[in-house]
Amino acid sequence: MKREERLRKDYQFKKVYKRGKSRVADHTVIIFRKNDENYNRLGISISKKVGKSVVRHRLKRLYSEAFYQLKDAMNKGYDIIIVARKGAAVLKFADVLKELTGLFKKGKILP
RNA sequence: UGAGUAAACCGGGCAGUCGCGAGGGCUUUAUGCCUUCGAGGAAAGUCCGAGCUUCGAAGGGCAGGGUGCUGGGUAACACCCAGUGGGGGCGACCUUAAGGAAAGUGCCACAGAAACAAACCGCCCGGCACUCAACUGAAGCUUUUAUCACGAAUAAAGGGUACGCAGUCUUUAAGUAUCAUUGAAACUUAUAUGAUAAAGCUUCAGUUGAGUGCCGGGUAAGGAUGCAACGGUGCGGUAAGAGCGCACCAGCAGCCGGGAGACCGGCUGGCUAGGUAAACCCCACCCGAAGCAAGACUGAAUAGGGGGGAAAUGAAGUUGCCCGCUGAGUCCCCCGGGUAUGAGUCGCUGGAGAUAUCAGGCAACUGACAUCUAAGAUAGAUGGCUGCCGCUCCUUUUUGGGAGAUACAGAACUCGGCUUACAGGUUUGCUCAUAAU
RNA sequence: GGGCCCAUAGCUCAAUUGGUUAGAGCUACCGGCUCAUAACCGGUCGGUUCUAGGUUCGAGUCCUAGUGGGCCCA
Repeated sequence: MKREERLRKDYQFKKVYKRGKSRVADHTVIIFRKNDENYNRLGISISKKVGKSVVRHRLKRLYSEAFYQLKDAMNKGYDIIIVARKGAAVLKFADVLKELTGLFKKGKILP
């Protein structure tokens, strides 16, 4: 994933949080908002309540990989933040992929 | 073979495919392609020690903090190695905050006579007073006994007796009392006085012993307690006791010998000094402070202005305080004006570096030489899927099936340590027990 | 990354320089009062003092290591 396809600054996150729409699943929340670009940008937020360092890093990689696999099918022009909820430590990659697919369909990002 | 002890190490492997970060190269400079590398023994906790950086100095003192057996290693350390003492284990071995309590202060609850300084109870000696007991002597008394003397009060006869005798026996008479018509039976004694002896009692004196109280002295053996009681046990010794003397043990001081030292061994001496310093403290040594969000650079910006006040009799800074140092680019208020993507680059990985050999050293470690270069992100890379094997668990149809992010855990300036977490496995040295040869 | 603080009953807090059985208020439960509820009155229960080890005769308190929570910085 290129550096431009990630949300990197605090003001970018704040914009999405303030104006974005959200969809919720059992272990994951997404918040998304239209941007002015012709590509999607991703931010991932995992709080310390989810687990320790190893758990959080692993979850982030799983989300990132799942987003990569879904990327080509998605509508373009969105800033998306993925937030892990408390029980997310038990997830495997297949579960993550399933959950994200469902969420994106709910948000009409995925046709 | 079993049990144990110490140390070192591994901590999934191979292959394919899709991705991620960094370096290098090629290219149409937009991207793309090729190639190399890419988490740990603890990366963790942040408990110590350093490097490095900054602080108009980092100078002195106080305060504060740390370390604490000895010698070595190291850049340094609270780490490591080798030893000493104490404790544990049959042993290999393990463990130990281990300076000073004869510099001072504090504390030692409850209990206990008493918690370190003597006293109390007790034991012993002496004096005084009182009480009791025994013995001796003197005086007095008599409720008692024996003997003698005296001796009132009925006779006779006989037996008996050496002779007598009222009092030893028989008979008769008389008297008294009871019952009573006669009569019968029974009794006939005792006391006082004097002497001697014995015994007892009272008083006084003396001696001895015991007890009580008071006073003076000796002693610290014993005193139910307590974690702990002016060294422990035993024998002698003493008025009672006591290191007062002796033996053994523990401790102290001095001397001699060994060792680099902690310390060890021996001899001699005088006999004693409770515990607690992870209580204050004393002694020796060490420590300037803050930390890569340090800090430097580029770009942009807080601007640049005006007025008033404080201040060279010292603003502000400098470690908590004082001294000392620097010395105006200081502080406060008002007016008006301006600004918002808190960015990027460096620090940032070649370093007290890794591996092997040789040499020195018991070892930690050090030196020489050779080879190698081994993550560097910044919303933060190291991941997903598939196949085979290995491991663990479950199931059981046992050449099977299923589950498992496969233990603990994820670099953030870098090193040296410590501590904590860790499925399972490998290797080596040593000890003990048993068996066989 | 770095610096610092806290932990005692279900909750909020005490506990002198280490001392004998860790207290108080609220809560909960039981009883009383009331036609009933609240308020009020009386009583009872409730603690491995975050965990482990050590110093000490004795630890909530002192020391060491860990666990959990919270705060600060440009």
